[in-house]
Amino acid sequence: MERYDPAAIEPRWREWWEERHLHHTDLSDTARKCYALVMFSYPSGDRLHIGHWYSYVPADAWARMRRMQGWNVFEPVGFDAFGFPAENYAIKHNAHPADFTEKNMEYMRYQLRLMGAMYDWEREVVTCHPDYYKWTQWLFLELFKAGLAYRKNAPVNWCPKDESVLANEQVTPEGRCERCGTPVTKRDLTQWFFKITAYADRLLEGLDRIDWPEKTKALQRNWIGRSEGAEIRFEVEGHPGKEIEVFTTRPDTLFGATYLVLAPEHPLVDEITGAVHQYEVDEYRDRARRMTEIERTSTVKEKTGEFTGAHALHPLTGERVPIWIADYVLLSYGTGAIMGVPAHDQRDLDFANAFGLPVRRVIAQPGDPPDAEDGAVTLQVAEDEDGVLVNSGRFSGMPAAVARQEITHELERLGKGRAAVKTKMRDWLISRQRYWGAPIPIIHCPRCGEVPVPLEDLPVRLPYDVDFSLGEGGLSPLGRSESFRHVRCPRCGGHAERDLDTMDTFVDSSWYFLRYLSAHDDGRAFDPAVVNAWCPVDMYVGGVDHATMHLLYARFFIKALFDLGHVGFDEPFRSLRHQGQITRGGAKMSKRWGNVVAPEEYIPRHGTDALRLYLLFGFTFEQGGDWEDTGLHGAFRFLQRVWRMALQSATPPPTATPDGNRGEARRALERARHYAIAHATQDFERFQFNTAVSRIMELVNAAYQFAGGWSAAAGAAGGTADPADVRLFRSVVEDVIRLLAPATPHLAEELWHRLGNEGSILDAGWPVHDPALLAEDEVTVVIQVDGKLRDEMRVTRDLGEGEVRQRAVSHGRIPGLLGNRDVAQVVVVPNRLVNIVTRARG
RNA sequence: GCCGCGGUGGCGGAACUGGUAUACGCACGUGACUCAAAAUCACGCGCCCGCGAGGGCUUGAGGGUUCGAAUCCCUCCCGCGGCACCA
Repeated sequence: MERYDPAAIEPRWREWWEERHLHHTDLSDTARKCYALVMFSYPSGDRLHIGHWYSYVPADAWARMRRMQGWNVFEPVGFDAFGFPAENYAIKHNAHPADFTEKNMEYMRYQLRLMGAMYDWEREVVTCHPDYYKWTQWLFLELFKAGLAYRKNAPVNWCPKDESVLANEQVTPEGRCERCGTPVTKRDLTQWFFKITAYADRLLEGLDRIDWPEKTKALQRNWIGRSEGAEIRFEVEGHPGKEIEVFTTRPDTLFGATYLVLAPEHPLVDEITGAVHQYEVDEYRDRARRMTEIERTSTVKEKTGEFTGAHALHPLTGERVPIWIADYVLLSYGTGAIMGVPAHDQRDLDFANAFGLPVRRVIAQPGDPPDAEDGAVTLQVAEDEDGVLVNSGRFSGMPAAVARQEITHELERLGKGRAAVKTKMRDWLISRQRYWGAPIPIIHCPRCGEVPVPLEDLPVRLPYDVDFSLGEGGLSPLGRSESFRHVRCPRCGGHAERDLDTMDTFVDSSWYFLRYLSAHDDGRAFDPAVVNAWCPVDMYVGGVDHATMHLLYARFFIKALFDLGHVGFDEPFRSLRHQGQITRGGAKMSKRWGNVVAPEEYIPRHGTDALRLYLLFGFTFEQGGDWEDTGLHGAFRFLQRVWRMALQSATPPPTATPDGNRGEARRALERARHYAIAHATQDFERFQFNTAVSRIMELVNAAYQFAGGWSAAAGAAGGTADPADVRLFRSVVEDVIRLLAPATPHLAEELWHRLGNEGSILDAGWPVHDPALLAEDEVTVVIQVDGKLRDEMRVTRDLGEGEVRQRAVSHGRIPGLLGNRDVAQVVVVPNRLVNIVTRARG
């Protein structure tokens, strides 16, 4: 029999598909549309490895199943070609990013084709091409005109060794530069921001409407970090009209505030600091400024601080409270000032204990002994749970939750505060002082200010011939190009300068899934009619590492475009799935460790299909795991088995005598077939590819067993076979091939044609199971209660003992056979009898 | 510290809504075929005791609910990921 030789058949089918434009989607047919999207790759110099395949292959398998089910599937692909990785690679290798990006994409296209995915290459999108970034720039201007893009001076991450600003995402969780490991400091620069904070509430609310992993939603909620509370104003003693505004989530503890703390950089510090304290305060502020992020935010650090000499007046009691500065208060959150409530906040307690400030309990638990008259207590552990107010004037006795409202109302009445909501999330800083990105389409005119580049002048092209090396202290490389820099103001015609920064690469990737749908439209970013018909994306597959970056930004972008009337939906991705990570030798794959699994190495011998099958079968999709060559061999062996089985069914022995003993065998195979179809389908839909494949393997095993019996029977009958056996075997083989088609498209296509079928297997339809057949094989089970025959029920023959037991008990309850007695014990004789032993209730 | 996810054979991993724990595969063992090997096919394979029939134990640990728990509840331990002085 001819051997299974993937190298001989796979390239042929890929050509066949391409010649027929089989994967080119007709976007005008939207009746059963299905938009299947994967996160596109960076052509940053590294080739695609098995980790990339691990997200692309399952996404493609899912899309293929959908296509076979009759959906009009759109599965595009492209490249996220701008960004730091490519630029850094270019600097290191003394190459131009525009040149080697093209070369890398060329190789990656070859790799992606090798995978045999259903990509619609005719709609490829490359973010660094002017016909793409022209529209990125247009979208920037739309946000600018809507007031959602603005410029302000802000502290940004700065790496002293690289003399360069860094994106937030290029700072490690330890606060170090991702590339050189140097601790990152802050630097003030004027930057462009997108007003993502204006969408905080809607970004939270939208999470309830989308089919995303709970983990990812939790990450976004956590990142947005919404807290409700109150802003409270304290008058500064001796400075009439000067007030310090603090933010707290616990206005109910207001009577326990025994001091205030300002962030060291707080603008009021200079104005209120007393002369006697000026030297120490300045000293402290200098120290705080010089500290790195790591030191500053270390939670193990002892509390430090400095008294300003000033006092504030408690808004409700008029009591004098000292004003301190301390670096545990951050200027960037809330109002940059807090009220210290040491009894009910651990950080405040640590601070109070370090500096001998009073601790006053204002929340008590029922049963607590009464405190001293003014609530003074000595604590090591703050009491931060809710309780009942004490030592709080007329609010004493109120539950904390009620007091939060009441005290806030009282402050509002007095004009001393109001309810407020704060988020941890900051506005999205999109300027980059780097070369390899989309230029920001703004012209700075000495007379007219920030002037948008007119649409007819877009794109603002990135000049090729620019020195983009680092080393000038964070000055934008585009500033070195005189011809780029100098420009006439579109408004007044006078001399003006272009904005010299480029956009964060995450701006490019916030809308690429819209451009796929209008990839060649020169007149607009996208066609709203097409986009509204095809979006939101039905299934989005990619790494969880983008949870609080790309996935948040894209959601913001779509909400903004919705508000501006450009799109008719406000969530971009209806369903989202994350792949796990494939490791090798227990370690993350990296060139440095030399443990990268390159698909090209395995394909000549085992084929793309075996590789695809192994990735689907060998791991739990969201979990990933360690690569093992033996697993790939196993997948390959299974495909050989399928191959032999299919060829055998294509050349059956002569049929003659019907064999009366084969009925039960056929029934069993028929049940196995419908069981496999039902479960494989459901598992594919749920991204449970490993179990989907195992169901198919079971069916193959059952078919083999069946064929074994048939061969023996044929032998006994003198070399002929029962025609019903031959027909059934053949049709089961066809179902196996169809079920395997999402996983192993080339093999499926080959076998499909060898069995004499025309056209692509993609159009062959997806097998459908017959629930009646699975349920038909029923037996009667007798139900006894305390040994007396009471009823009967019908169950399927293959039901397990436990299931029979459960059904008997619920069956007994529903007609009230058990009266008001409890079940004490259930004895089951499988498929025959169930005896329920009861006992008096209670 | 907080949030999320996880802990099941030698290994990857199954188990729907609480109902035969260990599906499917890998590795391993035995046998068939072969001069031999590979490949293939058949059978076995959680752990412990037992020649055997058989018995006992088992889903990180300990408790609880239930006729019945890998699954639900409580208290811990360990691993991974995220956030982290966010008031």
